[in-house]
Amino acid sequence: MTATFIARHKQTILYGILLALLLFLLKWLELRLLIIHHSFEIYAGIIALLFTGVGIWLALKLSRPKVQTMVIEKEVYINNFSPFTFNEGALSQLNMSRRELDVLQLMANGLSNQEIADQLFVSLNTVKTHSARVFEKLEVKRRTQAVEKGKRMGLIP
Amino acid sequence: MTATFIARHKQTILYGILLALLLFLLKWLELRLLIIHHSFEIYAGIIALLFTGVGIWLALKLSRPKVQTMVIEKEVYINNFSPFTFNEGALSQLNMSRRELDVLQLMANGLSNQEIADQLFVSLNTVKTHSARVFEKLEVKRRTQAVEKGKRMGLIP
DNA sequence: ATCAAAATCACCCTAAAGGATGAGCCTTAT
DNA sequence: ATAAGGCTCATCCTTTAGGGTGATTTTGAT
Repeated sequence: MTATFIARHKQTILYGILLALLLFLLKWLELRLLIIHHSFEIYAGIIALLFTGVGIWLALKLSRPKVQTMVIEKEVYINNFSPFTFNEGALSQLNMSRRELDVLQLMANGLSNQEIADQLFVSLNTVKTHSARVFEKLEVKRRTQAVEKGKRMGLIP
Repeated sequence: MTATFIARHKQTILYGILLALLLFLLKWLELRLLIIHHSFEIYAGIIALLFTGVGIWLALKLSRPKVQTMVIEKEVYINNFSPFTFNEGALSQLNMSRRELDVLQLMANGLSNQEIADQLFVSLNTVKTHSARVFEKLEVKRRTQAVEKGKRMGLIP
């Protein structure tokens, strides 16, 4: 419990310690160099400036940047003349799992969900779940589109 | 409103509290060990706190929201070079009519029967009739199989 | 050891696809 | 003109596909 707290707020604690050190430094400077000849206002000003800076730095550090995604379409030409070269990149980019790919493959062979289920030794519902994920990931609505896109992308022969 | 603010600036607030605690610690040490003039340190601490806050406020108010543009390259797969040679023989041998071929073609593009109907300016029922004939002639049971076989036979690209 | 993803299955419901059959309307060849 | 084939549309019905949600178990990685 305590350990996890420390781990989670490690940065915050570090900041605190750093600040303490800064204060010590200030104290040291005060004693060593600028021996209290100067007026209180000057110290106050220095401290104010310093810690305003610290505050700004903190805010910039801690404020999380708004992430704005910009999608750029990049055309990739695929020669489907070849004896099918599997597109590893596309697969990992789409985050397609092994099983989903299996289902897509059998879909492309024209099997019904029930037939796919029988072939993979799973239930019809499972196949439906997989196919739904495939459609999501390929951003399509129907199995025919999934097959078409899958072939274009080199996921299936 | 207040809750979200707290949630959003949780770290900052935590830092503030920690800082205060550290200052108290400092003060305590000072009183215990090097009992010197208090007034200045207290003021310094207060000023430090205050202006740290000011700095944070300044940074948050004045700095434009950090926008981190994340460029995502979305690959669009395009099937370039496909030397599709139409198989006249197969078409006549199968006795496929013009309209049936149209339907098969649109099927292969992943359209639903309704979409095909809209595109060909005919009714849904008509498309169903055509597709049924296509299935008969290609000796298949499903549209996915029809598309697969149609492509293999060179009826569609 | 623990946490996240993947895989599995279920239930409910709607939409789409497919089968069977009949029928009216064109165009074309006989 | 008439028969034939193609195109169109309809109705009724069954099967399959797909969407949404939730739950459990396996597996993999840290």
